[in-house]
Amino acid sequence: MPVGGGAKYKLTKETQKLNKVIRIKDIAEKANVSTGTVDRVLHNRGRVAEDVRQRVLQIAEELNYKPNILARALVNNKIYQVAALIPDPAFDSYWKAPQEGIEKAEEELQQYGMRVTQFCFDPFSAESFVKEAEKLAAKPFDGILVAPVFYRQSLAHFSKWKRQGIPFVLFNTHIPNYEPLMYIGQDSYQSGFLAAKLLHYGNKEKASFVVAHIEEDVANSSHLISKEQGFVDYFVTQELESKYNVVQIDVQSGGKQTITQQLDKLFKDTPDIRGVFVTNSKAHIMADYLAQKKLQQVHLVGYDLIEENLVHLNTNRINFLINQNPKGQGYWGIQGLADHLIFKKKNNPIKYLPLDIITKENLHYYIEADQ
Amino acid sequence: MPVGGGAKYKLTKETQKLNKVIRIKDIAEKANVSTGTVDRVLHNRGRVAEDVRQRVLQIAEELNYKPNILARALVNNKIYQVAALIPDPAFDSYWKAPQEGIEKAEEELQQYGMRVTQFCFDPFSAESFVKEAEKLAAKPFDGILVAPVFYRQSLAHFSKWKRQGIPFVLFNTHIPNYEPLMYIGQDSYQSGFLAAKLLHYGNKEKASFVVAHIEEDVANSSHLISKEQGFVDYFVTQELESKYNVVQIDVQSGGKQTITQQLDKLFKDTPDIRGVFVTNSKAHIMADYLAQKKLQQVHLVGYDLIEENLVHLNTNRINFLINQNPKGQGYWGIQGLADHLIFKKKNNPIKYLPLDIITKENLHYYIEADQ
DNA sequence: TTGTATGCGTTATCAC
DNA sequence: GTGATAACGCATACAA
Repeated sequence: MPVGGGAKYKLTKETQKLNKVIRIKDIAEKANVSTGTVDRVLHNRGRVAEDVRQRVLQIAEELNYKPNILARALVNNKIYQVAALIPDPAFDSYWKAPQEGIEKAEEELQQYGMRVTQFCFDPFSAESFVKEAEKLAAKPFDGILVAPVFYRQSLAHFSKWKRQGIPFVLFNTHIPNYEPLMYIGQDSYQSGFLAAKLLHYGNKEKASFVVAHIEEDVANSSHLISKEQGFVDYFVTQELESKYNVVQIDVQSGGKQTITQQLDKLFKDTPDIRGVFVTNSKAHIMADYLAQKKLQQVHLVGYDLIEENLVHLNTNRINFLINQNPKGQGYWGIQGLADHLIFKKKNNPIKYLPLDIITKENLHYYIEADQ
Repeated sequence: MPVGGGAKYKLTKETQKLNKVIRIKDIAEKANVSTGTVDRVLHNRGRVAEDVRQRVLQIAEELNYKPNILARALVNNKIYQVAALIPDPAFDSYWKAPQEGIEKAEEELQQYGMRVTQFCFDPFSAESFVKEAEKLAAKPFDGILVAPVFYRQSLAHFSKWKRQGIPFVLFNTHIPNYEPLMYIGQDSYQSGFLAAKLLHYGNKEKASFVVAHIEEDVANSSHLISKEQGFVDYFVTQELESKYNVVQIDVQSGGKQTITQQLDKLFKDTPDIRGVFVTNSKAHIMADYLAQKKLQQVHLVGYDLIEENLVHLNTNRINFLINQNPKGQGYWGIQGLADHLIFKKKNNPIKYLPLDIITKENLHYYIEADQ
């Protein structure tokens, strides 16, 4: 047992100065002015003598004044109308989670005057996106949260919002160069890199790995390309290109061949496949195929905790799902707007949520988590 | 492209009723009483006629009244003194994270009158724990957050706090039967189970796996036993006992043999070791050994994102670290006390934080994350 | 330029 | 039993 024990009694900074929270009134008294004057100084409203201004600022600094956000929010009982332009979960259940996050944030922030109107579009129809975006434009919103899944169609709206001075937050899909208030979300490249690591860790012998894009318009989804790039680059940076062969495939239903036929060809052409990386939430389709063909030695990594995938995760047909807290994306998106509109505090303009690795054994913490 | 598009315009429940947040005053008017009366009804302060009481309650229910916590916290400018009884990070850097979480929560809640006093004890000395606990007892705290790493010594204090009516929150180590306000933390058993899955996934051939307790008093740490049990049970439930052999070892420095000697013996006695699970944050010690002996085929899973481990994670000597958001544990512990003391809202009495799987490729999201 | 008064929703005190 | 009313800290309209 160490001698001394090192017992320590520690007060954190904030509590050291006698527990007194300083208010505008305190600054006013110390500066021999009224609270009104202090207020004008702190808010740069002008109409105040320069020497007084200096004095007040100095004292505020000295006393480490921090406005009471409760009182501020209480007095400012303005209603903030915010729009959420998001894919309709009815078309793709992945979008249920962000919607829940948005609604959770709204519930918490309702007290502070936050109101959210959802505009849900069909994620497979750019037309639908445009229609909802135009519907949104009819009302003067104070802020916008948007999942800009249609690259081209989004740009015009970004410019318009910029012009109108409406702050907007992007999530899920990053579109640079338009300076949104914030971007929240996926780091697609890195998640592909991670997927490669997981397959590599699970298979040390020479083999082929597949990057599969399933039922998706790859050309119009830059994040799928990023994921693939990350996956490929993992093997390059580790100097493993000679040992592992990466095969790319783009699987679509509704063409000449069924999905099964397309996959049959893949596995026939490349017999040493030991792992598959599905770049969207459709890993369950691959899992169905692998189960049917009894390809038990093939590992499978995919995305998103949707019901169809969880079944296979629990039976070990999917080994890992990568999850980037979609509920949190909606939640923090609205919170970001609130921080800007209501609490007037700055946020980091870019917030990547952790890339969670989900397997059967730690799944339940992520689906039960209330955040 | 699907026909129809399914465009949808949706207002969430809260906003449907015309944006009017109802206040005590609204209830009062509708019930033809004063706000004082409504207040007495809602807080069960008595001194109110039964029929009036019923009427007010009914109306409050009808209008779905929700108190404005801002106004409540503003008027109630009481200072809440809370104590945090935690291990001193100086002795074990693992405890830096919970401390940071505590301090982050304190900072956020300072506005609401929260004050936290830390009592830091030496995690290797039960004496030190007792001494700090007694020091704490000298002041009348409104709530306590404690990491009860010493089982026996904790019990007496729990009883005392119960008797005194001081709410206390446990984190990190679960001690049942004392009805804390809340327990936050680790699910030790499940994390051992998860560790087994990770080693199993990484090695499909017949082999031995090691459960290593390093520099720890196993007898007095029930959570280490739980971790080991979870690890062993993984192979049992999968009916893999015949394929994988689990070896247990308890490594201590300061005895007759050096750590290196103890491990040399282990690897000599069991030549087919392909994975090691270290049950505490000391995986780096094992990593040093494996590196030194060039045992590159041995996978390593451990706990906690401390600096010593991260070095090895980045060089792939440690394959995975399991992390149960230690910063979050401190943070939510204080938040839980605040919810009880300040906001008067109930929490779930048990909160398991997700078992995060950390590897080199997703590490940085977890160490940069501000939560 | 500066100061004063009022109100946000809730709680608590006090007089009736 | 009940109803006014002051106070919390901040913002702001308006008076000086």
